[in-house]
Amino acid sequence: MFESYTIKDIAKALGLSTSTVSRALNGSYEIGTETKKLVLEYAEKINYRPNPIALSLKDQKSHSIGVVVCEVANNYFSQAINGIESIAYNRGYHVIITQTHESFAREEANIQHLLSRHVDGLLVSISAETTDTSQFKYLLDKGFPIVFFDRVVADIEAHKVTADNFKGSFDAVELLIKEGFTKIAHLTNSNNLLISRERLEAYRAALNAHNIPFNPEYVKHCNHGGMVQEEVEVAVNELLNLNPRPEAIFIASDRLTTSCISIIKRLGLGVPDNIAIVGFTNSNVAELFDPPLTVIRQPAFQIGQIATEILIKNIESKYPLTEFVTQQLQTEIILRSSSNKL
Amino acid sequence: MFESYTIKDIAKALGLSTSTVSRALNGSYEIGTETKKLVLEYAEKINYRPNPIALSLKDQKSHSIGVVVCEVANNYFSQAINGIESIAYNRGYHVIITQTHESFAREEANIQHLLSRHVDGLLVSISAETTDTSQFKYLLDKGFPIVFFDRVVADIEAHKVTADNFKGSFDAVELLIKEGFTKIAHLTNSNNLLISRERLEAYRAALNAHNIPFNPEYVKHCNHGGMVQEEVEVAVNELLNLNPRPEAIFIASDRLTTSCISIIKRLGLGVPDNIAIVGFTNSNVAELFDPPLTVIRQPAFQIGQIATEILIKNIESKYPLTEFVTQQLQTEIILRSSSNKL
DNA sequence: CTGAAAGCGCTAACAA
DNA sequence: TTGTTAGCGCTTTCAG
Repeated sequence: MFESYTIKDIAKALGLSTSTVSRALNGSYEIGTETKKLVLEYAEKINYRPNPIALSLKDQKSHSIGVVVCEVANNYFSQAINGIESIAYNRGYHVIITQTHESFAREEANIQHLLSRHVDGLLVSISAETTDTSQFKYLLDKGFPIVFFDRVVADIEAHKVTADNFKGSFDAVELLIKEGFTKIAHLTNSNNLLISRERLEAYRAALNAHNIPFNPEYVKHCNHGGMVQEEVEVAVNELLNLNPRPEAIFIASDRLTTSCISIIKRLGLGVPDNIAIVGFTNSNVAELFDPPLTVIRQPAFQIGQIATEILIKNIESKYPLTEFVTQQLQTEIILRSSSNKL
Repeated sequence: MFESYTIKDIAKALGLSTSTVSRALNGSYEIGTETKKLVLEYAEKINYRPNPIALSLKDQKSHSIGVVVCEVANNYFSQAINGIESIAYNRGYHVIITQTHESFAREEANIQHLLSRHVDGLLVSISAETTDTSQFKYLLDKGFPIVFFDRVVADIEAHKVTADNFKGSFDAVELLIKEGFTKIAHLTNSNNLLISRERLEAYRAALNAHNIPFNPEYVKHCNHGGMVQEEVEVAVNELLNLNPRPEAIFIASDRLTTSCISIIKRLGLGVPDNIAIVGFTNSNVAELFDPPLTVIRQPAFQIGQIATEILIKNIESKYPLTEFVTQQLQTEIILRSSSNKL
C-alpha cells in the first residue's frame, strides 16, 4: 500500500552496486568522493529512508524496548512514560507499552509478548500481585537487559531506579507528628511490593523516632492497589471504625490517595477536621482539591529517563554489564492544608 | 546477548529442511501428519517463537502503528492511549507513541520518524499549531492508512473519530443559562483546531437559542492549549477585568480547565460564588475539587479503541478503502457544584 | 510429502 | 574504489 525506495532502486538508477550505495550512505571511507556525492544527492532527492526492519534482521536488534507497568492512565506512570519516551526517541528506540492491570498472569503474558517481539530490553514496574520473580531471574541470567523502576523486585540483583521511599515516607509521617497528631493510620498497597514495605517501614520508624507506639490495626493493605474500589472502601471503613479512631492517614499510593479521600467525603466526613491526610500522588491538580492536598511527589519523569538511559547503555554494551546500578531519587513534599491539625 | 531459536535449529535437530519446518509450523496442508506432530512438539519443547522482524521483512508490514498526540501525561490522551493499546495488543500490533508538545515542527518530525520506522498506519490528533495539512494529504493520496481522532483535520476527507463536541458544548452552555447565568465567557484552545471551532460554534448557538447576545470579548483563545502557563493567565485576567465581568466560564479543554481554576483561586476569587465554571476534562478526580467540578467528559477510551479498529481494518484491507468513516461519540455531562448559581 | 533455492533490504567479508 | 556474494529468519515457488 505504501512503498518506499530501497538501496536497490538507487543502485539501479545510478548504475552502481548496492554495496557501493550502502557504503556511500554510511559514509564509509572506502568510497570515491564523486560517487558518494552522487548517491547522497540522489538519496536526498527521492527521500530515501533505510528500512529499519532490514537493519534489525541484520544485526539482531529490534531497536525497541518493552515497558511493563500496571496502567498508563495514572499520573505517576504517564509521567514516567513521558520520561522514557523522551530518551528512547532521541536514541532511536521505540517504546512498546504494556499494562498488567495489577495481574501477575497479565505480567507474564506481556513479557512473553514483548520477548516474542524481540525487544532489546525491558523496563519493568512489577504488578501488585507479583511474588514469583523467576521469569525475571531467568532472563537476567541469560544476560537479557532489564531495568526495574519504581516497583522493583526485592530478591533479585538488578538495575533499579526508584524514589527514596523511606525518606519521603518518613518525612510525611513526621510532618503529621509535628503537626500534633499521634493517632496516625497507614493505608497502603500490597505488601508484595517493596515500595509498600519501605513506606511501611518508614512509617514505623517515624512513629518510633517520636515515641509513638505502633498499632498494627492502624495499617491497612489494599492488595489490588486501589484498582478494586470495594477493597479501598472496606479498608477505609475499618480504619474509621477503629477505637480510638485515627486522626490522620498516611497514604502510600496515587490511586489510593484519591480513592480514600473520595470515600471519606462520601461518608460526610471532613478533611482535615475529622481526619487529616498526607499521600503519595503525582497529580498536578492536588492544589485544587478540597482541601488542597499535602502530597509526597516522586520525580516520575526523571525516573523514567534514568531507567531508560541505564537500559540503553546495557543494550548497547558489548559485554553484559555485571555490576548493577541502583539509583534513588529524592521525593518532594508539598505542604498544603489536608494535613493541618485544627 | 539473548538468543532464541530459529526454524533452522529445529530443522537441524530434526533432520528436516527449513521449508518443511515452516510448513509444519504454519499448518500447511501439504505436510505429513507425523512430521507435523514431530515439529510442533519440538517447537513447543524449546519454546520456539517466530522472529517477527523476519516476518515483517518478508511481507513488508511492521505490525506497528504510530500514534501522534500532543502529550501523554494528560487525562484525555492517556485514556485514549489505553484504548488504543487494548485493541492493538489483541490484534498483534504494537504501538509507537510520539508527542508533539503542540508544535507543528515536532509533529512533522514525528511523522517522518514513524514513517522511517515503517509503521503500517497512523493514529493522529493534530497539534494546536497545525494549519498546514499537506503532509497528511500526501500520505493519504498515496493510500497510507491514517485515522484522525479528537483533533481531526477539517479540510481533508479521512477517517475521523471524535466526540460530539457540538452537543457536549451546547448542553454545557445551556446548563449555565438554565442555571440563570447570562454573562457567560468562553475560554478555548487555538482556533486552528476544529474541536475549538465546533465548541465555539455551539457556545454561540446556545446563547442564540436563549436570546443572549454574543459578545466577542467574552471569548479567549489560548493558542498553545494551556502548555504555556502565562498565556492562560493573560486570558483569564482579561476575562476577569471585563466590564461587565462574566459570571461564568465555559472552558473547552482539559488543561485549560485546571489552569483556569488554579488562576482564579490564586486571585482569591471563589468558584462558583464569583465565577462559575463548566469545563471539558477527563480527570477522574473532578469530584474532589473545591468546588466539585461540573464537567463535560469524553469517551476517550472508546475513541481510542474505535480509531484503532478502523485503522487496523484499513491496514489489513487488500484494497485501499475509499469511503471514509466518521464516527462521533456522545459526551457526558456530570453536574456538580462549580456551575451553580448562588 | 519434502527439499532446494530465491528473495524481502541491508551490510560486510572477500575479490577484483 | 567498486562489485560480488553470502547471510540475518522466514515463506514460498518450483522441483523432485
